[in-house]
Amino acid sequence: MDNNLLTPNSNPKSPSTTPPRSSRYVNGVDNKLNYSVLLFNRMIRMKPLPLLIEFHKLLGDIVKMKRYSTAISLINKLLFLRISVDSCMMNIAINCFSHLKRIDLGFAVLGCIVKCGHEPLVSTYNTLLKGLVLEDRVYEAEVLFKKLIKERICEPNEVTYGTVMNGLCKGGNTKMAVRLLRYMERKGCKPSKEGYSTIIDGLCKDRMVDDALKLLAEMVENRVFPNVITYNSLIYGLCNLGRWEDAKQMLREMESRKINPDVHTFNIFVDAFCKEGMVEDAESVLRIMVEKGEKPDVVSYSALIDGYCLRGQMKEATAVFNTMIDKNVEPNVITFNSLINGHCKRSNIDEAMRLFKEITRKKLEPTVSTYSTILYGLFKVDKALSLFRIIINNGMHPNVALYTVLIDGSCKNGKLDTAVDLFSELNSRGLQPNIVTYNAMSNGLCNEGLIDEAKELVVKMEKNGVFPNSVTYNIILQGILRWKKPKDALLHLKEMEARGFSIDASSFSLLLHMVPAKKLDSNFVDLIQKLVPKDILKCKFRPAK
DNA sequence: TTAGGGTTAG
Repeated sequence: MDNNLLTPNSNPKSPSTTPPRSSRYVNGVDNKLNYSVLLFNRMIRMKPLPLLIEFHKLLGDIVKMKRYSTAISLINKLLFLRISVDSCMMNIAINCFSHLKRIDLGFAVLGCIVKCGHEPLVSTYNTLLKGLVLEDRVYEAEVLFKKLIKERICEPNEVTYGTVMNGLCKGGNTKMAVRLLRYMERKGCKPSKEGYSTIIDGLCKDRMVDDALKLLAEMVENRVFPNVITYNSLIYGLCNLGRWEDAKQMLREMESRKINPDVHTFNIFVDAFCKEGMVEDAESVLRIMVEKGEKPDVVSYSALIDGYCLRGQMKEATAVFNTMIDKNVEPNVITFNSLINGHCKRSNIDEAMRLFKEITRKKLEPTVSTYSTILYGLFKVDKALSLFRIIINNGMHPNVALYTVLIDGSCKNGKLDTAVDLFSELNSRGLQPNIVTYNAMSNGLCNEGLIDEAKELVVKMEKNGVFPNSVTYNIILQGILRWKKPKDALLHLKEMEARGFSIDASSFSLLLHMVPAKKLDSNFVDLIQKLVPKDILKCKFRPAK
């Protein structure tokens, strides 16, 4: 194949055999990687050359270590040496590009495969579909999938269906994923445990755990057996609904099927307990985990730290942080975000700032969450805007997200004027406010009773091509409920119905508090029933037995 | 076990 195939040069961090990490991190994976690369270099010098399958195995190992750039550079080497490369090797390359979020280069490889007169395999398309899903380009994945079927390019297999179903679930369209599952069954393609698990996971994330449990029963009936991943999704869904007994029942079911819980299983419990404020229970799970021979990882410790931070117990949170360092578990940016959040909530800005600097010192990337947490913290001591000005003076170009945090923070701290100034400043910098920015601004206006101004802003945003979403409508609804007459709320609810938006939990609770019962005529009740999602009604009005 | 699909944390 063409030896220029995999020399894109478009990846500025050019593929190298050394991982892009500092030398402090020399660990088992790096040693293994160095050994693999050494072996590879020996293999290409052997005469006769080892079978291609040996190269596949070696590259497969490197992919498992997630060193995608290294794998690509090694395939490049083969091409450069004119060692013939097959479709399987090209699939490995496409897979690596997918993980590097460069599916465009993956498609370039497909082009080369075709140009060289090779037939792309169904697995090639599966890998490309996965790449699109990984980049959140689910719609394009759907288009490609339909094209494969319509133009009979290849016969989709259970992996193809599984990949597309996963994309649909990730894109929030679990219903469509279920329909695809039924479609593949009709076509005589038996779903695998991965396929069922994908849908079960989607249903659990949508809080439709009972449907997920039905699907579990169905897969077993079809003699497809769940594994630890299937159960992890179900346990997550059940814990998320506070159905602890059912979650425990799942553990018992796993035991009877001889499926061992893994580090994920324990982490789901640790996290769920922490979110409920039951940090002591989470600590017990951690102990059980160790007893069972599973090593707590960065997720386990971070969840625990977050639990303590949420309760304002910074001493305990710091103790857990020190434990993880002692155990050689590297904290990540999420760990730091929790600690920063905890310190900000307790107005310990100096400590929050110290940790913020620690993130960059550790060569980690702060996330939008990091910035917003720090800025919200700084709002309390009135330092946010001055920090923002320092950031700009240092030559950093602020983006819309940063402005949005400041606008939201200003509004929530009673500084509507500052928010309005910042909002106009966006324009002068050539930045376009997005839906989140508009919503933050509308919320600020509504909180000050400026409902009509908020409505005008909605008209303006639509003119600018940013369309109000369910959050916008709920913000305005809450404003009306607080400041206007029930009659106005009724009109607004009718508009929400016409636009297909529903009432969220906090608006609903406000609605019940603000509208006197006698005003709740049948018009109101009908609308509310239509607009409130069923799970909210269920939890608020569980009928007495 | 020669490539390709599914799970957890702010």
